[in-house]
Amino acid sequence: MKIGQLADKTGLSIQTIRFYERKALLAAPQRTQSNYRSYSDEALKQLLFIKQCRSLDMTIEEISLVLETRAKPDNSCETVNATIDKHIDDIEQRITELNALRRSLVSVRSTCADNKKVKECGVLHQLESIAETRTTPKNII
Amino acid sequence: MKIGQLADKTGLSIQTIRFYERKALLAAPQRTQSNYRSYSDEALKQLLFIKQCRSLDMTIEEISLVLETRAKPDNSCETVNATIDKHIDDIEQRITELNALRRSLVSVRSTCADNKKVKECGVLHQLESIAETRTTPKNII
DNA sequence: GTAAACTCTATACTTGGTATAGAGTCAAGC
DNA sequence: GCTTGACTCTATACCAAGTATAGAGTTTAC
Ligand SMILES: [Zn+2]
Ligand SMILES: [Zn+2]
Ligand SMILES: [Zn+2]
Ligand SMILES: [Zn+2]
Repeated sequence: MKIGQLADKTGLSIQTIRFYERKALLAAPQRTQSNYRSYSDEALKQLLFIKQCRSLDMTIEEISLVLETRAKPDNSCETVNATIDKHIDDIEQRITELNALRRSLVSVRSTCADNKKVKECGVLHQLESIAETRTTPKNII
Repeated sequence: MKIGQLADKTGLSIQTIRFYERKALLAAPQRTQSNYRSYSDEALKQLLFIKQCRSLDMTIEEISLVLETRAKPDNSCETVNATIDKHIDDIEQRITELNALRRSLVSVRSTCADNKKVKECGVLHQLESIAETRTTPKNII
């Protein structure tokens, strides 16, 4: 199977497939005589797995870890579960941050009604004067 | 004021200040004879304003828009309010996406208890078989 | 035989910075 | 006067997870 067919079957772009290869998520496939990539059905399965992980917003690094564990069928799946648990935690943390952010924004926004002039705008005044009450989130998911 | 002092006063790094200058959030300051940047108190105020906006997770583009409006005191503040409103909307949308993501992840995670082997791991089986039920969020905040 | 469709590599771009290298500048101490 | 350390300058590369070209080579259809 050439890369274009694989892209069609997975719904990933050709560039993305090559990108995953560079990132070592996908093994470098065999090449035809004219240097075209030639994929097996295994590669298709692997890509669908990766796509699934990405749709859950797992990072390349997280996916690498899971793939590594998956490659050894008799190993414990501990790492996999730990990765997912941590990822859930990542996301819950980000939700918490975004909720705090939303509250701050709504509060700032509430200080201006419509049709004011810039010099009377409560929002702008707020943005000029708020002290360091919040810290910016460090881990952006 | 030289850039190091400005960095100390704002809590931003020197590189970040130069970065904002490149992005035209901060006007290019005067230079000393030895080509050092020399800042006014205006620049300090501007940077604190920008920092405030960033702490609300506004993008550089959004901040540009607000700064542009702010520069004309007799203008209507409509643009500012619209920017904030849209930004709140951005964040609410992202929260919604992350909540959906969290539910998916928790559901996947629930299919595996501890201490299984890789070949019996429910999580891995899920990741292999889930169809395209969800779509990946497009706008990552 | 030629044109369209495909593939290859390499490179640049995105966001909001961070982290160097290598060169120049300034102030203090000796 | 000279060195040392702290500071600044520009330019460049790097991070994530791709996307989007350019320019060259290949295959397929007619
Ligand atoms: Zn994660
Ligand atoms: Zn207003
Ligand atoms: Zn926004
Ligand atoms: Zn498991």
